[in-house]
Amino acid sequence: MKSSTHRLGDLQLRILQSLWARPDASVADVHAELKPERDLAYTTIATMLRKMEARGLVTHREEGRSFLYRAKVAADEVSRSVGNHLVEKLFEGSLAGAVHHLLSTREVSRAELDELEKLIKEAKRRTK
Amino acid sequence: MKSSTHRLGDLQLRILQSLWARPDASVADVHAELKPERDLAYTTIATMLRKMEARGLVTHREEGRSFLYRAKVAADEVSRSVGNHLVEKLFEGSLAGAVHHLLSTREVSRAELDELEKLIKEAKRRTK
DNA sequence: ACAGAAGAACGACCACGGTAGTATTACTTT
DNA sequence: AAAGTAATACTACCGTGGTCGTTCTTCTGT
Repeated sequence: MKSSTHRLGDLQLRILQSLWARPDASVADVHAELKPERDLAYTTIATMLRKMEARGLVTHREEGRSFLYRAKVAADEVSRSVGNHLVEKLFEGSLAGAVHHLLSTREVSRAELDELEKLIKEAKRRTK
Repeated sequence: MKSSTHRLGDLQLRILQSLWARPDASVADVHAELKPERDLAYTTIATMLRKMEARGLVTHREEGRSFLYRAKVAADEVSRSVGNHLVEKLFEGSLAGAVHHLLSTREVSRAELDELEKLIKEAKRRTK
């Protein structure tokens, strides 16, 4: 059911993140959470959620007179889809190329480097 | 002037890649190169290039009766922009999180792992 | 000289992300 | 009962990626 989960807008992604953090969320919940960062109208969130439901990204159930939305796509499903799409389209499938670029253009802390090294070692052990 | 180079459509990115591979390219050149993978009309490429020029992604100069287009944004500039945007939006800025996801969901060859390890070591030496 | 090819210009559409105002409905408070 | 409040539904609008068809111009081969 991929429903083409790569290519999500920033707002859609942000809303999904908000939904992933809880079992259920009303429009008001999401709106309240996003309020500080993006001062959007209540109806903007509501409309977006409706559109996202039409695309199969979320579902809702009725609870009294309000809707409780729930993400229908998993966080790692989206991460994988978007990540793979990026590596594929931008680095011709070369993961090393992608990581290389990320390393060379971002500030990476010592701790992060250590963690990365551990990840590589682990992956190696698994493929051994 | 970054001109917000993240968020590029697939076709735009593909066209840019075609332009990066040569100093100059006519519409016909790009169209011919993309023909096998995406069978688009000549005018589609031409229109897209014109739109991309309006957005500052490419430039053109006249050569006889045809236009020769040239990418105005560098490949690594786009990679960096898109990559950073991804890590930021999808992994809350955690590079390790991003790489972890890529590692765990893609087939990664031994050779690639070796290369990654080398990259990490090099980065460490640089931050030392 | 004329027909045809090549190429740019323009306009038209559709899909969709994002944004929001207005209308409607239903529930609560005084 | 009237007024206020909270929630969804509907419609509309803009920007932009993507896709072409049509028209206009200009060069070229016979």
